[in-house]
Amino acid sequence: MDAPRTRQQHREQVTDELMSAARRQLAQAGAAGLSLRSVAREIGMVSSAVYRYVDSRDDLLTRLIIESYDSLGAAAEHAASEHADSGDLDRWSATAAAIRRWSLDQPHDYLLLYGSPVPGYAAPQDTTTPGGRVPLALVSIVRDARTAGRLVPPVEADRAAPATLRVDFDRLAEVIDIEAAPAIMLATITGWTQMFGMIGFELTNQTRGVIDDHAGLFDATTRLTGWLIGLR
Amino acid sequence: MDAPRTRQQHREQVTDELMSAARRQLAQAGAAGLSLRSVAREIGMVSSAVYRYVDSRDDLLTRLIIESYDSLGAAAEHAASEHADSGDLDRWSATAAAIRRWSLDQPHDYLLLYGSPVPGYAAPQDTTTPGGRVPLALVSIVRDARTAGRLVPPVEADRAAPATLRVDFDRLAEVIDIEAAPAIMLATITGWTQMFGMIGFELTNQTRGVIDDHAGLFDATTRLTGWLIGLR
DNA sequence: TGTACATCAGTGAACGCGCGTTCACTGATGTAC
DNA sequence: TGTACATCAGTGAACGCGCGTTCACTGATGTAC
Repeated sequence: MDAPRTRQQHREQVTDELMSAARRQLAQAGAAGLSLRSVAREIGMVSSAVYRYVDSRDDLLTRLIIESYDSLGAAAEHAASEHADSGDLDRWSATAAAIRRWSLDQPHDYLLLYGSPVPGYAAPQDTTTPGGRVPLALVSIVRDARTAGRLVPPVEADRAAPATLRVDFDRLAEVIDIEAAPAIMLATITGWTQMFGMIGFELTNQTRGVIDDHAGLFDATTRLTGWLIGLR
Repeated sequence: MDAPRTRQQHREQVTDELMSAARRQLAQAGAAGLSLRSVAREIGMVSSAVYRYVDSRDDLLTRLIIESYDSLGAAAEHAASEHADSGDLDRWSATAAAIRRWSLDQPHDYLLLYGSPVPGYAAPQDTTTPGGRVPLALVSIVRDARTAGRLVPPVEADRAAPATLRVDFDRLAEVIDIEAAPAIMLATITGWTQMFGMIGFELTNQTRGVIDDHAGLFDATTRLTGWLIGLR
């Protein structure tokens, strides 16, 4: 609680307060309702003062997005590395569970990243890298299993994958540094998207009145997709 | 282009114009940016006049949501019935493709239904039934295949499904009128959620720069989940 | 067919609100010599 | 250690905007007799 000494310390502290006030506002009003003025109000500043710390509302949104991607990415990476010695399927399921947990704990942050785009806001390039951390954490599980020779060959061959999709897969394989059969890549993408589809449905109450045991259902579906990838 | 005769005809016509103006606004500004005033402006009315046709902004949103669910539901049902004589897997894939097509054609309508909740708006009960049309259309494909004895038994048994989930599945089985093994229900739910996860990612550009052939990828993943259900 | 009344659609002004952003300013903190 | 100047944080007023909703009103359309 000491008063900060240097200007820089002060600036950092106020910036922190501003960002966490913004995050609280986000949790209450959603991304579309986030306003610089309400953030200023919450930290007891006059509205024009926040412009000392932030270029514009869009700038604030971008920072929130990057912070959130990093926070979720870290959660996924943490889970994946904490279960590095578990069975591959358990590791996949645990990482998925961590992603779901994070999403339920801060639904508005999840919706900021994966929900409707904020009207009038266009995400800049800077969000691409932190946004890739989650899929990369998932891929690392598959990669490790494959490298160790533990990956069960795909049950269903990828007979029907069109040539254009092969091109995408080849390029993707280089980016994520994995030499896997198309069927494995396809199943991994299926698992990745299924996970987020399920979380999104749970958060937006699409399954209202139909499912009670969301945790159980989520785990069962991720284990199914993990199994499909060849994880055991 | 005739002037309408009766008051009722007039009222219906103006209501139609109002709703489609609202839909255009939705496409431009997104659900959070939709305003009664802009809708009034677009149909050349004074802002207070729309209250003759709509109770409030929330009422307008509710109507848009119901209309959209019905439109998407009809598209899914249409595809499923049009491919009733195709192979089950083709039928599943075609229905999924119709859902994706609809979503790409009117992304804001998709986001209205499955994106971030509109701040300050709580969906009333009335949206539940139209919202169920899509999953029911998908379930009907599985049901038909099962009834005809064409459903291949599940590859992966549902060893690990917890008891609470069984309860959900039993109740669900009654609601959707299908007597299927838990593994089939699980795979169907997985396919359903995967589909929407993939569409959501495509619409919000999560796969930007990584995937070009979205149609091909989508079809490959839905065929994979369909196969998992036991459709051939 | 004609008159008297009721219903309805649309107007225009107003209330009270919140928003992003700019700008000239004051006073405190930091820096160079 | 002391002074002169530059930098920075925060203020307060203002601009121009859009929003949802209410209300008393006018004039046209419909209905009962």
